[in-house]
Amino acid sequence: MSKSGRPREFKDTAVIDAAMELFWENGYEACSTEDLCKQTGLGRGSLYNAYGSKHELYQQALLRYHETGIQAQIEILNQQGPIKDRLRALLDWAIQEDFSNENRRGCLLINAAMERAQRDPAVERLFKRHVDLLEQALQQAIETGQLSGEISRTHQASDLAHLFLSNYYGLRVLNAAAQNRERAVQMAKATLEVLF
Amino acid sequence: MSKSGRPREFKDTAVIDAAMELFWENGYEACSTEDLCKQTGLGRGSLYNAYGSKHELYQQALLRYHETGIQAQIEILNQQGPIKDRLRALLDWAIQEDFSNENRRGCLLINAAMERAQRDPAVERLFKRHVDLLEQALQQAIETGQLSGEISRTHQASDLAHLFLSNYYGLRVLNAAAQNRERAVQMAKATLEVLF
DNA sequence: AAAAAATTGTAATGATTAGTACAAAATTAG
DNA sequence: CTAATTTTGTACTAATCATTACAATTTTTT
Repeated sequence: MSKSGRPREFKDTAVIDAAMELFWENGYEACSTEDLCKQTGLGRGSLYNAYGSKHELYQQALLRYHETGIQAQIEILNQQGPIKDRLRALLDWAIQEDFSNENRRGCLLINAAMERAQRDPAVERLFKRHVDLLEQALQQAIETGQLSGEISRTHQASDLAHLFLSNYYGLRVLNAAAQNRERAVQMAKATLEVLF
Repeated sequence: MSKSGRPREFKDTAVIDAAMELFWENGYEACSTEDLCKQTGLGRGSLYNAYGSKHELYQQALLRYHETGIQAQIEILNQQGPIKDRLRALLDWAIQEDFSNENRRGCLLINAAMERAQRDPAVERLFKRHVDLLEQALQQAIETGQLSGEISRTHQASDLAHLFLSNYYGLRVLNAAAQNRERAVQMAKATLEVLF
């Protein structure tokens, strides 16, 4: 039994995806609600009726980005095959993602944290959770690699995970701010050669 | 022979420093001109008479930050003593800087690039120059270390410089966005232990 | 002493913005 | 069919903001 009243003329997922794209390209403050209406195809009435506020829509877009992103990254780390190949695949995925669209810049969640973590506790919480989850997955993958002998036990897995993580975020921030894909590729190569 | 007319009641450097502090704490968009007047002590008339626009003041503040920052970093890399100690000192300096004031978050120039490089060619240019200068100084220091035997020649100096650089920016971005000083210290330690 | 030059504080301006009000439209329930 | 319910588009509101206008003030120049 569906709800009474006039039915919505849009798909929730499509609206959130469209909003996500716009927030990705412009950040939170630089997106006006009018821009959001244009991009999503909704009128103001529909947008506010459905989401209540620009901020609420932003949070939903960020949450979706986080969920699909962390899932993709963890899947890559849990693939079959040599651990080093998986770590390489993760770096390649990040570069692909960060340069996937010339209007986007880098990773939406990093951009959001840089713009808003200071002022927006929900953004801060989400970013920290994302980083923690990625760090855990990295450490686990590296530990597995050490047990199987694929990765040297010279260094603690937690140190290697820390190191990979800061490398990974440095890479992605430079992708967003300096937009130098060639350097990104060199950095990824150097990371793998030196660390493992 | 000084200029005629009523003399200014402020020191240019003090105003730029005050503005820099505010931009550091809040970013560009989130600083209103009224905030800037309060923080610098100038009235609107004086501020616009002296600097022309908020944007012009921002650029001057960023330029000063860049100049003092790149100088400090290069000085650390050119210190006396073992190269590894200098690299450690650079990481320690960054952590110190990023947590120097609880209202500041991370590095002003990185924050600026993340907020504005997309829209503001001057910011993009300045950030790229800063990164390039730091990368050059790193590579040179590492090459010197390899010649003196302090650093293994297993890897190319350019690879090690790339790696250190992405580590460094990852560290600083996480300092800004996640504000976890303990992890920053661990990351710095891991960087030195694994890379050199 | 008067004119010229520069700075200062205040009040106003025009643009932009997130959010609201509300009536028209489209659907379901009875 | 009628009432109830929900969505939709449009016009409006109230706040914020960067910038400008301008008169009063303080200095130098002649």
